[in-house]
Amino acid sequence: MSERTFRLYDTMTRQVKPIELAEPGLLRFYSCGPTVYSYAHIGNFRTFLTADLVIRTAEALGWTVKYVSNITDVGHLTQDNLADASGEDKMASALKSKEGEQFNNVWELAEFYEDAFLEDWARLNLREPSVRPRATQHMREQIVAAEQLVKEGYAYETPTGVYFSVDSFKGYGKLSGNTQENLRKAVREVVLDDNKKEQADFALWKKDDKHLMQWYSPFGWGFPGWHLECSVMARMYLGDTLDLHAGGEDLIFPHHECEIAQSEALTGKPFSNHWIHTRFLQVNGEKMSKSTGNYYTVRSLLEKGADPLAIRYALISGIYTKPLNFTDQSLSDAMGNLDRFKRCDAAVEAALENGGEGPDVIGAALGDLYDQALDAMTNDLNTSVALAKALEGTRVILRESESLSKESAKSGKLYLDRINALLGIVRQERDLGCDPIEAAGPKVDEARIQNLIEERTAAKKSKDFARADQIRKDLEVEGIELRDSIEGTTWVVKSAL
RNA sequence: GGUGCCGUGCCCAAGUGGCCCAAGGGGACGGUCUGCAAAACCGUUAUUCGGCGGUUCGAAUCCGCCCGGCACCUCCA
Repeated sequence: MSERTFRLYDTMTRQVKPIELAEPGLLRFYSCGPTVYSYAHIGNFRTFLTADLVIRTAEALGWTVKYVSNITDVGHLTQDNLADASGEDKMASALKSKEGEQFNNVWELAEFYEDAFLEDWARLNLREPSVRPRATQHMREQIVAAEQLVKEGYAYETPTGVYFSVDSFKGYGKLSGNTQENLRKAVREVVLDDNKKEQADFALWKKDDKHLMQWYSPFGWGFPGWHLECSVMARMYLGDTLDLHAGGEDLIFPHHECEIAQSEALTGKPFSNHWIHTRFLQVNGEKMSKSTGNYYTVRSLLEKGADPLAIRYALISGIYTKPLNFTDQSLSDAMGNLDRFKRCDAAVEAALENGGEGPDVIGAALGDLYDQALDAMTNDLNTSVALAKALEGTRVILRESESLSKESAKSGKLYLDRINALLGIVRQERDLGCDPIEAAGPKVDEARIQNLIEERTAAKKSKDFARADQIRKDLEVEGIELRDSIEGTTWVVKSAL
């Protein structure tokens, strides 16, 4: 392995800089996971894919990764800025909605959407975290943390909860630029909560003995604030200082700013040495939202006929530090490119079985291309270049695919395996553990198509090309495409995408 | 008011001081193959990087101004 460094844009210092490991060869990495109050959408997954690519790149460099990604199943408020009367827990709010009617209680709802989330996670070929902690399973630690912050003067109790005093932590605002001073200047209507000393103070604990999920604490019945879980779980599994912390751009403020305040107040040490944030995914140039109907989930795209790896491909085709526009075009492009990798894979497998004698004529070129792809990934996850290099490799293989020697096939396999380990776009790496979602495509009568193909073959033999072409045309109207080759005629269902 | 991002061929999108007369994908066009197609493979497709100035031996890349688009600032990945 060469002397590669892994460089990423750091939100805190606003520059691209190498990841520095506290312990050589070990990356301690925390990535904020979803709140499981509904199906995750593909924008959520763009962020999780960024984390996935970090891990794959780190592993390609020979690092071990300790990767923690949480699931938020309590405490994430719909209106954290409002007084307790209006701010509602997202989980409770979801249960009251129309989709929530099918669940008996909020625990069932959380479990349902968590399961759905994990299925989509596997479908998109995301690496499993070393630990996937849940907020509800770390209640004691959160309460202890809140107590300690009060004891040390960083937080105070009110009739409605326990709040972190941002004035007590001098670093508040260092990640986002939203210092107390800047926040006061913001031209925005803020609802005042008289219970808090400063408007920017945020909840560590909400007192609420009516809440659907509640625990007993020294402050009484209630539930923890959203930010606290990440501070507590990151510290528990990864130690006081992380090498890298990731999330979506919206988490810069307030979530990560608040995590920093809590964690650094507790430990007196830097919370994370590096911060990365994935820009938002847009759909047809617009922000994704339920109301405008441009809201895609993994399963909704699968129903339209997308291959999960094509969704993955489309979502990583742009660099994470820039907004990415997801369109039908980008998805169908991804389908086409994915197909090239799959054809390569099939050609290589076939040649490993039946390939002839002969020298390896592609190994050197493929080796260079892999190195260039890895270089691109270590350069702030430049997926555009990495995918370009990966695709050039498919051209090298497909050019030879008719006459691939066994030796060339070995190099081809090595290349595809390494590209797949790095980018995850050649083949699924593990059993999904869930049923595939089939596209709602046209019903096909295979026997009938086979009969028509035979009729057409006979017509071609007797030079009745008019009849042969008519059969081909009719099937095309039905969405069936015929492909002639030396071995005979095959057919495929044309994708709707 | 604060914090950031972007404007590159018909479309998407890399490149951020010389290796760039600018990757890769789509599209279009030409070729191979084919009875003809489709698929596949091969090739062609920006002397130019929003505009105007400046710095430099050298700029898409740095600086200034201008034009245009976008995100976040306590719902959000």
